[in-house]
Amino acid sequence: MSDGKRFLKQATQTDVAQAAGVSTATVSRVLNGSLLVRDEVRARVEAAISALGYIPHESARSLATRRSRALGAVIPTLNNAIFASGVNALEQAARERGYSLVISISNYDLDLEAVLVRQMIERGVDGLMLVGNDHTAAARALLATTRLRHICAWAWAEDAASPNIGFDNAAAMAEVVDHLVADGYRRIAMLAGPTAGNDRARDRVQGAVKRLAGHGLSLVNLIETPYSIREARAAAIPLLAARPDAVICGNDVIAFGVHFAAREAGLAIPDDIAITGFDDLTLTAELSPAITTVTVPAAEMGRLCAQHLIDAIETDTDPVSLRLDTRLVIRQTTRAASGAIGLP
Amino acid sequence: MSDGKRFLKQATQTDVAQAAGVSTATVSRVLNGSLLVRDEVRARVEAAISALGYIPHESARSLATRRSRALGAVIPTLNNAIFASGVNALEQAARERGYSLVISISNYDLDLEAVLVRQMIERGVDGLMLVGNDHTAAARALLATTRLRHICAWAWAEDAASPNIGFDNAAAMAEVVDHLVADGYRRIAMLAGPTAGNDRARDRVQGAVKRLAGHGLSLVNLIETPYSIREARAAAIPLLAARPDAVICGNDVIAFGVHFAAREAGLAIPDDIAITGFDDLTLTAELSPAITTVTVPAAEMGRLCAQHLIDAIETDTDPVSLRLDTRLVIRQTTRAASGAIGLP
DNA sequence: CAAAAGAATGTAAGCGCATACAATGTCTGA
DNA sequence: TCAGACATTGTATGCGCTTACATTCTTTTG
Repeated sequence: MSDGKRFLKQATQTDVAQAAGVSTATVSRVLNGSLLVRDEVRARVEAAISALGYIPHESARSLATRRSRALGAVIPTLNNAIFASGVNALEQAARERGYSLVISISNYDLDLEAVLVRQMIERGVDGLMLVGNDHTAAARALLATTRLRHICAWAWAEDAASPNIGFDNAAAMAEVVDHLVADGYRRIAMLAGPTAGNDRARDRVQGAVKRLAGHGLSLVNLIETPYSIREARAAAIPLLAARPDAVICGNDVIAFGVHFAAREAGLAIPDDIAITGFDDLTLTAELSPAITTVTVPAAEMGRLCAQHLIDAIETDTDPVSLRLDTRLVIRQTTRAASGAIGLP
Repeated sequence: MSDGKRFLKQATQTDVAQAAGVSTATVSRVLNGSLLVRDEVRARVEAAISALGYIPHESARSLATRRSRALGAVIPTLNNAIFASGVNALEQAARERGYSLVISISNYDLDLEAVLVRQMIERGVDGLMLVGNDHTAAARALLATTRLRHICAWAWAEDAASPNIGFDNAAAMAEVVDHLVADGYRRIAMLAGPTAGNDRARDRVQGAVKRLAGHGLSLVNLIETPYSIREARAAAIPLLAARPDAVICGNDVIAFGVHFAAREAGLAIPDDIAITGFDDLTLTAELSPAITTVTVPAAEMGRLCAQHLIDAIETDTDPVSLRLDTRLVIRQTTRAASGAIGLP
């Protein structure tokens, strides 16, 4: 701004105090809803506030109170609807309680995540949501020494180092396996997400592998692919070479890719090949055939993270873990189970 | 935290100064990369910093410098991949320049948006991204009196009140109309998004209506629906009652709904009915038949907003408008145009 | 070699707010 | 009517940092 007006001084609490003929302490009291201000004085202050267009300065307040009334979220990406939905809910719930949300995107890079955690601490967020239980030692150390309240969402583990609000990825995948096996599928393959530095993806693989073993089976093929329809579609080609009769996908995006690849290969779903997803994105239900998948409480995780973080902040306690449920939604990419219920 | 350790005092600049045997000014200089610090002293300070695990306090810095190094974004929702993608890119680009991002979600509610803008100002963001050109007088007044640098994205208008980084929604839709008309479609209907308080949705309708008029045509039916597959699918039923031979959809989500509704009604796409979307979400290309739609530079808008806001902040200038291009992507839900090119 | 110039560091004054504590004012009951 | 209790307001300090200005230490130059 070359007109010099950019730095036109915003009204400050002192200005309001002068205009209202009171001290700054009283203005502060009015602003913070203190009860011990006479109505007449309060009215005068409020009049001055709106006359001057006074807007409080949150940084100054944070400095004085050592509270920022802000939450942080470090997530892998927003380009997956499941995270977008979680962050959306997190923001809504935080705002309802008067908290802002600052977000950072790690691109599934744990070293970057550690840097972002540090920045969140610099910003002075009062609470932080992370995704999963895989974090670098650096990140853990930062969290530990600063004692920043945080919750790791999207996962749930008995022995998690941090409070978890999420679900058991392995257990959810085991349920998928049970369904497939009960349905008569035996040659099961898996197209997983990248497992390096991603406990959720790893747990899903492990959950499937172990439960298969329980049934005396093993994966006929296991490939990892990035979370993109296009790449999953390409990865499906070699995967299908093993002639599986069912493909377990690491998430719905991958399932979309396999779905399209199978259709292109002229395979009948679910008779030639069954497909299962994970997340229950809106489109899984609409596609034809509709995809059997696992419902994940994304929005609920976001909401609960906000609430529990803020509760912990305001009551000066530690956030606690919460194990949420997933639900297998059987649709048309797997045969209706004949005897799924009651199976081991 | 009942163990009282929650308030374990974080090391402060003063602590570092003492440990290094220098003044706080020197520590500050080291932190901010000032050149006039001897290497030997700098090393001592840096040693003290890491020994104490010192983490700078951004609020204090903001208070002293009157800069927050944070950008804000107020968006309608994250539950639409197009906004999620834009915010994702915004964050990445901001971070590359050392800026944080705080986001708020308005749910397409302009009054709420004004409140959120105010909160952004309180937070002291240095720049703000908004969506579209429809804003309340209250929001505009806040922006004007505080002179907060901001860019309205996702839209572009000659006479926009604020800098725009976006595209001409009406022109993009006009192109869709040209394509349909050139293709021989004449009974064209439109399933639009909610136009109240949404200039983008309104421009898309206007753009279609006006261009149709240019061809001597008018919409055989026009219905508005929320941006959800399910609701669009339901709204498609009455819309199809007008027996259109083509349906222009306000965005891809709506197009998905119409796509499924048409399939369910046993209509052949594109022969019985053509469908066009808007946004070019990943899935539009994968669905069968693949949806003809308009490519929108969502990630680019996010990236450009970050860059131009930060440039404006750091050079003390005003952000400028940028008109971006959209592109009609003809796929399988419309007949291949026989003579689209060269048409009026 | 002394003085002037320049480089490196320190001193101290806020930035805008909240809040402990002090100082008033008001009301109660005897 | 007055002491005491309580309600209301003001005073003044500090949150952790940056930065203009002052000071000290080096170097350069005549």
